[in-house]
Amino acid sequence: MPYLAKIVHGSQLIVHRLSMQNHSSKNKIRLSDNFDPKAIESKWPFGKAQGKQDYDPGVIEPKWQKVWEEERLYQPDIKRSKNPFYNLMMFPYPSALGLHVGNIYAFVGSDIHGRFKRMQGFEVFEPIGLDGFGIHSENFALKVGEHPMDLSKKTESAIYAQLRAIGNGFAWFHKLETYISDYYKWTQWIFIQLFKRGLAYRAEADVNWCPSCKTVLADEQVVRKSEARNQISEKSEIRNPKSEIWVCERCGTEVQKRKLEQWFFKITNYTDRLLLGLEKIDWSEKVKVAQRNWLGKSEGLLLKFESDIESYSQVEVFTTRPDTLFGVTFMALAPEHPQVIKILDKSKGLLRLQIQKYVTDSIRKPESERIGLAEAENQKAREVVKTGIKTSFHCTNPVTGKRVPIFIADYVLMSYGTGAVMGVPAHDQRDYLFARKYQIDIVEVVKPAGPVGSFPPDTRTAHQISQQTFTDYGVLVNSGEFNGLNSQEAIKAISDFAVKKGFGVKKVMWHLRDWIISRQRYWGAPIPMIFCQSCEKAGKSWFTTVEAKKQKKLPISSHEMAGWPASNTSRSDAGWYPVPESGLPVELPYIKNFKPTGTGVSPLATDPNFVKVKCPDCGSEARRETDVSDTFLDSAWYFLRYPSVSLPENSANQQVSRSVNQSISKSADRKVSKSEIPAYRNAEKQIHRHSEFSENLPWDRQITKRWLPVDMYIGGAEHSVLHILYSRFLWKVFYDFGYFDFSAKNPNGQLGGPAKMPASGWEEPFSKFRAHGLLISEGAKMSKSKGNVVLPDPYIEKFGADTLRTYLMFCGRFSEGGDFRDTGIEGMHRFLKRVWRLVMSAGPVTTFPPASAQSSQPSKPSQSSEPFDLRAVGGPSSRATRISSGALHLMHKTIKKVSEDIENLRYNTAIAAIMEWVGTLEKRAVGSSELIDQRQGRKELRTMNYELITQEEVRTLLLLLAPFAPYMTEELWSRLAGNQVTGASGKNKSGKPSSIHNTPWPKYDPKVSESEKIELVVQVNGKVRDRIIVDRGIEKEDTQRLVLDLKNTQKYVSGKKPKKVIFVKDRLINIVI
RNA sequence: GCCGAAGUGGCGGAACUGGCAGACGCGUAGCUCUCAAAAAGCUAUGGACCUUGCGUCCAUGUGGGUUCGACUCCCACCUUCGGCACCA
Repeated sequence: MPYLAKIVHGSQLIVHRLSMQNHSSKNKIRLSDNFDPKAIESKWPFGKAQGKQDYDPGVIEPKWQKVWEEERLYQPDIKRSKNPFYNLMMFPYPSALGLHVGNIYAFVGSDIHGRFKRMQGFEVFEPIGLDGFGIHSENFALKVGEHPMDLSKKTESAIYAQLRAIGNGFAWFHKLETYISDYYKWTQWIFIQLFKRGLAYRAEADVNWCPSCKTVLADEQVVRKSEARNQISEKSEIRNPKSEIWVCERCGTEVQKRKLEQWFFKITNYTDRLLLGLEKIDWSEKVKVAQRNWLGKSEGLLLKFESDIESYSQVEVFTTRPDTLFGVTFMALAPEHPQVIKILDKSKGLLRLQIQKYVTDSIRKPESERIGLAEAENQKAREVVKTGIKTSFHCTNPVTGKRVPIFIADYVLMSYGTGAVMGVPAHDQRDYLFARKYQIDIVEVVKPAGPVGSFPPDTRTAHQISQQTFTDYGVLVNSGEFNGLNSQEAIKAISDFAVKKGFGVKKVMWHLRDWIISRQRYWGAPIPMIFCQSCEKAGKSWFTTVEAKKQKKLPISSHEMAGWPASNTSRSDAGWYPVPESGLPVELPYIKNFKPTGTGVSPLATDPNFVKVKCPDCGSEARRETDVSDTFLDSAWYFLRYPSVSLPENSANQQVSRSVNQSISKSADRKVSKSEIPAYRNAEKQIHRHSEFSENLPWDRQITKRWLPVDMYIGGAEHSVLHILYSRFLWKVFYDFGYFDFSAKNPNGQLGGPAKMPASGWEEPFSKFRAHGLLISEGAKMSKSKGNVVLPDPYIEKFGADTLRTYLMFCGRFSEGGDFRDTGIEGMHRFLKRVWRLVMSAGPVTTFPPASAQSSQPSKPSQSSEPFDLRAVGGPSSRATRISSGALHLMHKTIKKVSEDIENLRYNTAIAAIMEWVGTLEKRAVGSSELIDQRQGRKELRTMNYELITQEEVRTLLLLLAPFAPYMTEELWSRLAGNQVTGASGKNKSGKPSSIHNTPWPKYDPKVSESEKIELVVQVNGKVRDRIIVDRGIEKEDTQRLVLDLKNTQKYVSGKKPKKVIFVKDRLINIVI
């Protein structure tokens, strides 16, 4: 028996029984605020069969979670996928017991894109894992007073439970945690491969040292004092952000530098390729810029200045401004400069003592003091004071032949360039300040360009003028034969001259330094190296072994000057051996007192069982390296591992994996018990067997070829330099080592099926990267100290994950972030409830022509605007299946908008478009319903006239909404389909159950998505005076004729002849008088 | 200091390649339903003005400019947020 169930707004609900028999008042629900779904259920034709009618995320979300996991809905066929799409989101690092909404925001944004791609027919691989090793997690453990190994189990289950609840389409079988030895075994393996090829080396370097905590700090643990200061005092008279003092994140003590032996990765061998690669990839522009800056390529000239320190000795300097060479009036050496020792040797008496004192003092000084911020002469012009000491030696300016004094000055950094600077006080701010202090000559050699007298339009800022330095390019003066050239020409000419005369070489300098890999901490992957003292004495190392001699030599590009002068890092390989690969993993021992030792040595050194080992070469007593590797190494290759984490082949009689077990027990609250997730059994055991690939690699070549490079990588902009740069570096290393099978020759990958051919080529791991914005809370960045960290759990509890997801995406443009507010999320919940009601009412009924609808009297015009008049839409019989052209247009327009917006990660406007469309659908559903007065002023709603929502519209609506609200749309979809999605029957082409989430994304017809009629703007002299509705595509002449008749337009034109008429097709006409 | 992004109602934010500023949502006000409240719905909502209209004027950080027309492009400045920084 056909029923018409019709929802009007909110709880004002009417059920019509379409059959004329039994048409009694019983079947009408009186319009009442006391809407009780239970009371209505008996009258609801679908209610009994399919459960409760109102939207209850607390029930449907756990239900679908379970179904999706059982059905492996989000598990692509990793080995045979024909149309792979690798949708990657940066995995989280646990630094709290759970994730906050800011993290959730990022994951949801990535998931929506993945779901969209899946519906577009791609087999989407969306893996998840935990970056659980490292400083953040260790600090969290220190803070809560638990051992990181124990704590990691808790955070793991908590985070996985959250990530499950949020409704993302993760391929859970591929999850990985960096602190599980099955993973870090390979992290160690990677270290060894780099060592064997000379890309990992040991050298002395400066590290951050906190004298209060007595520990070495990683760079990330060192923060600017200004950050700490904000909390101390709100008085912001200290407005100069330049007064940067670096302090310990935890105790606020100023950090010092200490020299310690460290392990390095020779990333500087790859500077050129890292820079060039940026050209090809589709990344957020700001991330590319950040990487370029970090690489910091600068081209210049390496110059030799003759010096009288010793006979025939020279001082090398690097400059990007050879055009200022004639203005050199002094030479400044860093206190650590190798020649300083000779200067000391040759100096005498008091001067010698003074130099010695200066050098030792400045080397010992903490960074900030060395940078030396002085009190301002006036409040605004604070400046850095330069200190230095004059020596008795001189250099000769190679072009002027003048002798200039050599200074030792600590504003010169040993870590950049050659550790020596040619002083050009007239054209360098620092040199100027130094020269002024030590009464050094200032010789101007560059003048601002432009005709004399036509100034001020020179490019100097007021500040520069007041400091009497001109640092921009200009025209040369006082420069001999080069006078009159502009700076660009002079740079070239003087460089050529220097090269020709033999005192200069063109050089490229980089900002990028080698990557310090070692950390003197506990919670990380032990560096798999062994040191043997007797081998060291014998001058032996792995490089003297037979194995080493067989090692293929890598074509290593030479970057001798790559920002890393050898003088600062003397490599010391002697005595070092990698742990034999059969000995991997080097398990991280459980050390009770894992706190940083304060001696600059990792806590691992306190475990003799760990340290003591036999030398793999000579067999004598040796010791293990006790440093652990930087977390960035763990995360630099995880995306390569994901696809190759194997699937369990069968799920029977195995133990449930530890971590899955935990997350399930956590999620038991949400009505999913572990017995209900057979698919998760055995995950860990299988992972353990994982990739004993025929060849000893952390990944399967064929799988890797199929899935990589990553198609879409989404993550925070804060990782846009280090993490992504390191990943790119390692990728290139693996590529060079021959660990991939990508090949231009064999793009179709006969061995492993279709390899993807990314536009960016094979040498980049992430074809596309987009940085998401920052979600703030109540107008401020979420931080524990501000106490405005928002957790997702209460919101999921209250409104469901769908509401939270959709709301988060509605907060603002995904790339820009947004502001999370409580009141906003309620609005989104309202919206989803409206959709629910609309679909529940409109959906099932549309297959039945509403026989009674036409029998109602024609309506009076309703007070609400009615966009589509029923009378214009053909006969009643056509209503159920046919859609009016206006409605069709709106649908296609919405599909177009939503499709384009999701593609471009503009989720906020996609949601807005859906909302708009839902609004019009609702109005149509209401039609000209009106309230009819009955006795005693009681009112009853009777539906008089309306246009039904077609099945196609309902389908489309659900499909468009599916990426945002996956649970709700799945539930409604299954109800509409009248079958359980999980039914064995319903499998789609890819063999997945016919869930809404692998139903094809709706298509739009570009013609239909444009309306036939458009509103054209009528302007007179550029001001809007009228609007007119015309046919799309109307021509200028016709428009003009129409427009001149308009009343308001006439008022302004008033018969005058237009000077000019501007016509923009389908947009506006502008009459200029 | 350098690099990057941004500045729009009471609030979050829309606005394509220069073409209707304020979509969508929140909030607020009035109304409907109710004994009442909640929920839900309807209407209005940048400011000013009057002659209340298919009305006019002013409005997108500030000041200029280009243009028939500027949130959008150009110049200068102010502010905020990210990143880098004695990088020679």
